[in-house]
Amino acid sequence: MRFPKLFERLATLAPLPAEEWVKAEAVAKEQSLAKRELFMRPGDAADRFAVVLQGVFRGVRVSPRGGESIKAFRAEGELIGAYAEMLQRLPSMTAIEALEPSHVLVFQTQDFQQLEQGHVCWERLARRVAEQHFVLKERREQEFLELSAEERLVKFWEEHPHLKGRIPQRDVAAYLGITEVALSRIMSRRRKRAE
Amino acid sequence: MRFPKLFERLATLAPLPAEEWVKAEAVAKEQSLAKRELFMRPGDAADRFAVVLQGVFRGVRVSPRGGESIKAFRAEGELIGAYAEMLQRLPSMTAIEALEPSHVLVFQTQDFQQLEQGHVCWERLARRVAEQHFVLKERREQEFLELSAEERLVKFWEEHPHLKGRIPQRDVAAYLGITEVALSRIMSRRRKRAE
DNA sequence: CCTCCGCCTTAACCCAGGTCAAGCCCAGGT
DNA sequence: ACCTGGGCTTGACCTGGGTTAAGGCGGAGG
Repeated sequence: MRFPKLFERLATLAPLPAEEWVKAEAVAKEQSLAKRELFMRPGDAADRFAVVLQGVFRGVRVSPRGGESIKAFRAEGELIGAYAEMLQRLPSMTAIEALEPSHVLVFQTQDFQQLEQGHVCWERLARRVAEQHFVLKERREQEFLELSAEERLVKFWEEHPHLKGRIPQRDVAAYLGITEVALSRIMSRRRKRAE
Repeated sequence: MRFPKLFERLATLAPLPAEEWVKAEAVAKEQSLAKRELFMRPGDAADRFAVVLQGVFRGVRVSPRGGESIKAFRAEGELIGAYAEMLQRLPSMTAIEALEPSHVLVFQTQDFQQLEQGHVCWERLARRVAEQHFVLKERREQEFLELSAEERLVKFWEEHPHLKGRIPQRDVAAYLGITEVALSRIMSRRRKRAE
């Protein structure tokens, strides 16, 4: 087994026999990405995903009107990929970019479907993953519905302390749905209030 | 089989043997709700869900600061329940209220888990449901990130034409994340622009 | 060493949407 | 027919965040 820590992490989501994980490792490929390099670009087929072994990524959606907004950041142990597009069998509308020199473990969805044929554990795992992603998105929805930009900022750092210092401010702003300028103002306002 | 149309609908999501559906019908209970009656209230255990047979519901979250925001509307053929809370085994933080005299088919999650033990089809169906809910939430997230309230309004009616006339304006506003006043202004602005 | 560039801040101005308050319309109840 | 109350609109005023544009600052390359 090449990635025992990853195996343990997945096994907490759903019962996962070690043999099955070994099969999965066999079809996965490691990939290294330089800072700023894209794991996926808009227009690509959404036919693969990866687990982050090392590094941080941002999922960027470039809107028709030019602006970029950020759907999520992903660090060690988390999944990257155009998940919604994969589920809908659409080409990716998302760019996934390394914010640091990174290292990931890539799966083709096709290979993953093979694994599903072989053992029910994968079906269950996929379910858990979908459910967890749902919970995260619903939490975010809630934040947009009832919190101000400032409150969202505070929550962001509470929930993602491990990203401190690893992502540029402008990306935090794009994640919160505001501009870099507004974020800067909010921070200076808080600084003043704090003294 | 008591609900053949529902069976057909579910069968489009994942292969579902008719016998399994009959078993499910056996553990489900029909329930009628008056207008304004709650299917679930905040604090309730999130241990059941239902399919809407007739009527419309709104999922309301009452925030600590008193305001209510609306997570979703659900009409015929759709699921109601405190899904995120159920997945996290938390008590419901959501009120689910009938906006019309309604009729639903209720399942206890416990009974559903029994069904899952009996046949893999339910696992697969649960996965599809989770995935579809995820896609919907992500779409909504996108709308908050890149659209104005007015654009969100237009999209809302494009995506939910069947709700026309069945839900009060203030609820549409609470769904869009704005006040009833702002919604009214937006609508009058569009009316003027249209002549 | 200086310059350039990427990232952040600050300031001036504008506008969407929030808040508060008054008023309208209409359906239901007496 | 009259009240009443719920749901919607409108107006006046305020505020958070957008836009534009001008610096500031620190690190990489000449």
